[in-house]
Amino acid sequence: MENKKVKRSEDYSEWYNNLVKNADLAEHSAVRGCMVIKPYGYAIWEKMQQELDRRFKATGHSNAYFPLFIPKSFLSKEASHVEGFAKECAVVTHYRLKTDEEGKGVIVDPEAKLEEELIVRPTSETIIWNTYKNWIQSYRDLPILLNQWANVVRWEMRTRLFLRTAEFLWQEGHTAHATSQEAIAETKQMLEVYADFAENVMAVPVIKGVKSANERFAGAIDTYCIEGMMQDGKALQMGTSHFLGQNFAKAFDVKFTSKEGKQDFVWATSWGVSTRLMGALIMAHSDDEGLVLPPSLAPIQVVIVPIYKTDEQLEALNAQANEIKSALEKRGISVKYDNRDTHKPGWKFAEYELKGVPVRLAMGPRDLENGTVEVARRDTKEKESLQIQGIDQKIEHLLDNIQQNIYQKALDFRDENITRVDSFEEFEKVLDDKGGFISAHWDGTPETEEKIKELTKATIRCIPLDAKEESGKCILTGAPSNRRVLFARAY
RNA sequence: CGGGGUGUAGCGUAGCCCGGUAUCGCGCCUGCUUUGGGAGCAGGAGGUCGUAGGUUCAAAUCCUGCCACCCCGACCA
Repeated sequence: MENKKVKRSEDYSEWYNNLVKNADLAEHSAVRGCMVIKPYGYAIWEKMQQELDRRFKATGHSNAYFPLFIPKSFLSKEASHVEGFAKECAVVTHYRLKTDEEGKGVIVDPEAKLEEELIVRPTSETIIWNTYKNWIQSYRDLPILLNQWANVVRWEMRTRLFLRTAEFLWQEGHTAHATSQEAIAETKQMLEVYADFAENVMAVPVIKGVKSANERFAGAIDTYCIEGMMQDGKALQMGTSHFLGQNFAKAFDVKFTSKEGKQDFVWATSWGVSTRLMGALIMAHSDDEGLVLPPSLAPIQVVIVPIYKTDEQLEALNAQANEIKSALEKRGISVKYDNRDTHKPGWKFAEYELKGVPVRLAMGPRDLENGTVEVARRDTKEKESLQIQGIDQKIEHLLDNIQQNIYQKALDFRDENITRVDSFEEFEKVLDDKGGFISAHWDGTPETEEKIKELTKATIRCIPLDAKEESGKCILTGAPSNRRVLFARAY
């Protein structure tokens, strides 16, 4: 398949779009703004889900499921929440179709109007807190630690595969606590879970921080986030964890009786990551040859390609390859042996590079004679000939090595793209010439942040949790500031 | 939702200004030769030119509406 080849350095957006399609991850659907996630893309998402789900369970959470539809009145119960989402909600107004009397096809039956319209969930805080009200009476009912895997709809004006689609898949955790401290601890704990997942599974280094008021989740007291850096120097929010205070408890009148016999509103958190992480994964590691997947998320970790002329050679190679395959599988490595006769080896090499398979083994008659196999790694494109003896262990180490290397490469890139800046002129220059994160002083006001955004399109990605106390002057207003924040142009 | 652009076979495209029934490459099918980096030769199939109207003897080409996608804004995970 000779697909359109656009280099990453020439047109990053085009490169990304082509990669998503060419690597069989996803494609546009007949529905505006909605995508079809293809089997290979979905397999990667499933691996993400498994890793995340395991971590959620390990921190005491259970999965549950709440409805897709939310009564319109629920959404308006929390003032800033409705303000944040009202503009992008899909609304169900009718429940029946009928045959069009004038022509062919069906029309909405005007007789079948819903008494109260239903909102397709953009997020589930409202329906969940309406439910929690019935579940919580006493401190003995707390905490509630739930997560749900679901789809949500946000009617976006401008969409991009994985990064921003009208419908997307995600998980949303919703917890209820007796105390503020406990809820804050939960919020921070889940931020750590996300950071651990991003760095150790996705191999994408992230900065943990708190959002400024402008960027905060609608309805939250504090929004914590992990921010990643893509290869074009733009930032990507990869996950958020919100301390919701008592906002939703108050909106839905969820009270509990404490040990001391006092009534109080329940404290809440919510936290989520979405299929946007697929976009992060692609944009953080891939190159002009295609995807580069970290072994921990690759649906196929090792592919074996035979090289042969005769049926006898193929038979001998089949035997050897299957032996290697089962030895690798015993170590929990996923292996594909591709001995299709319909494609030549060179074609297969290019194909699996496009798909980001971390390790490729190629074997031909010469290897059989010598007891060797050619091992090629996707991340560095290095090839070497190794003895088949003990190959399973070597591959296992190699996969670990690749995982490390991909992370290190992304980390080096990220660190090279954090620039400290002390004047607005410098700020603009770095933003235009280099991009990346800019660490600068800010006076802490939403007005200044808004002004900087207007002037430069850069936003405050976060106030890093590890930011050191340091007195300085706001780059725009010169007002005093006691710590630096991270600015960037973002997806 | 505003401004600009694009839509022609599975993919990538020429043709459009200047109307006459569609070009090329890849892929696909058949056969033979090939197989250590996207094979070669020969033959073959595949199109209501995004869609709905309009102008015309005649529309991929001109006009209008709609849809989708891309880029730039506004909005957002």
